Amino acid sequence: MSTPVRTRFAPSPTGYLHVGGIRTALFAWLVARQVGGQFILRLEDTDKNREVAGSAEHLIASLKTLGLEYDEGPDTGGPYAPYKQSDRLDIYRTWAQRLIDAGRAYADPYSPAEVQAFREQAQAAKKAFLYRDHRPVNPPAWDGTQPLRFKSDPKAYSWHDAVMGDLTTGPEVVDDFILVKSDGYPTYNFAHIVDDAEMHITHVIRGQEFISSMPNYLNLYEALGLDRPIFATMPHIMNEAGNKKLGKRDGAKDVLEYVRDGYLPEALVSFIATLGWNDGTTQEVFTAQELITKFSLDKVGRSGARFDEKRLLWVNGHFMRELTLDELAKRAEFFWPESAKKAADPYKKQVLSLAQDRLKTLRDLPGLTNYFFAEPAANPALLTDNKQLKKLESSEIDRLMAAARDALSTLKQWDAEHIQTALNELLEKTGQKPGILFSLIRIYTTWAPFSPQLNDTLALLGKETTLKRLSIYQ
RNA sequence: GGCCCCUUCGUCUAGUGGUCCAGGACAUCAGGUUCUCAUCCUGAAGAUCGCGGGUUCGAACCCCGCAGGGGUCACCA
Repeated sequence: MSTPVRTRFAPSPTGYLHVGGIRTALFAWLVARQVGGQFILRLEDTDKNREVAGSAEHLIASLKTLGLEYDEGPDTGGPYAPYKQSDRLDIYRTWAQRLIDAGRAYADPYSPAEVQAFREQAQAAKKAFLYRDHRPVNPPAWDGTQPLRFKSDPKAYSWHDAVMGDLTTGPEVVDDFILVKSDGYPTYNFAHIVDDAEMHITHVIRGQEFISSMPNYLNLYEALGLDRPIFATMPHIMNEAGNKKLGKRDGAKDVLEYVRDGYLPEALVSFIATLGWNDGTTQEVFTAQELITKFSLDKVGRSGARFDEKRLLWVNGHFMRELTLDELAKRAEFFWPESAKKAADPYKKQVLSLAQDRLKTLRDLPGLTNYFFAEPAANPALLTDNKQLKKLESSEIDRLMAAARDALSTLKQWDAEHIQTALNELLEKTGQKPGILFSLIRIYTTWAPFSPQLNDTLALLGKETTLKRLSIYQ
């Protein structure tokens, strides 16, 4: 029996989740889901200075909104609870003691200022700072008020990364890093290894920024007598300019903000997945289900990908068009214009069926549909900016509008098909080009720069409204 | 500066020695779908595969060097 796959997403509650974080979570989720394994959420809240109130809840909301449900986590519990590091301090202390007993950890006797001086020395010598160059010969017993450091055993390493391939480093990068801070909290470097072991995590999927710490982790796995999990290192997602990893400081948006801006979660998921991954075919968009069956870590690229909102917009439009009308109606609920508040659901659904192809995001809804719910304000610029219409005499406009009213008012059956017939007859009767006649009617009934097909628009507007709007003009 | 990683159209990418004078998608432009906008369809333009050496009958693909970019060198994760 092979060990069940268990992956985790382990953010620290220091703010919201942006696309970079979500992608790591998504890939970990996919790796677990595709083999029926477990996906775990673990909160790495060991730095109380950086902690932001409410961000744990925000993180959880983000995962849930995107459909990345986890099997074990701080709010759901599980066999290895608690899933919040600040509640696991005893566990780290136990593991730290093992290291001390084995002579692989010692108290750091230096003050922060002294360590800083060492660091500056190294910097001045244009060398990388290595604490172990200053390793104390007779460190004091650890009383919990000093940092506890790992006594490293520097050596060269080579290891396999499911994404990056075979990686190697020399002994010069292994150092005596801090295991437990003077405030009693463990560092990430220590805590994540302990927790991954305790929680039987099989795949460690994380961002590229950790790759340089790998030799230290490898050294610690050995000191602790632990088997290495499978490592998968994700390249960074770069900002739009392509010169930096995407980060909150450079305006990386909260994923939930995209949802608020009218993006569909499934579009976000597909877009984020294909930022650095594809299945080797020409398929461009994927449902979550397709991702679960097709995803594989070895098809993840090694170079950073830029975040291109234009492409996201297209992916979103694609998923919007795929939605059934009922589903679209559900998603649109909070995006209707004020004027639609009192409209009946069946009517709104009909509006949606006309608007669906034109929606890039749900946010476009008000601008595209307002005139179906409220009397539009006349916008003469629509006439004067139009090359053909601005040349028309007002008497000609009067004539055409009167003819349109006559033709439409006598219509017995008010539906798109009959309206189209009437419109075609009107074309013949008035001898006008559709470019002029139809445009005119469209503008007087909607006062919008664009709208769905004229006959569909009028059909939905209704006979009474159509005739009323055709009567009110200058 | 040391160490590590990366480098194919503007962007996301396919591509693992010959079928690649490099394929798809987004974006752009042009045309079509009896009015607008969008959808949809068709087409155009767009990459000396970072540069320089090698290996080979043959290289985007293998090797070496260089350059550029990114990451890291915290009592942050």
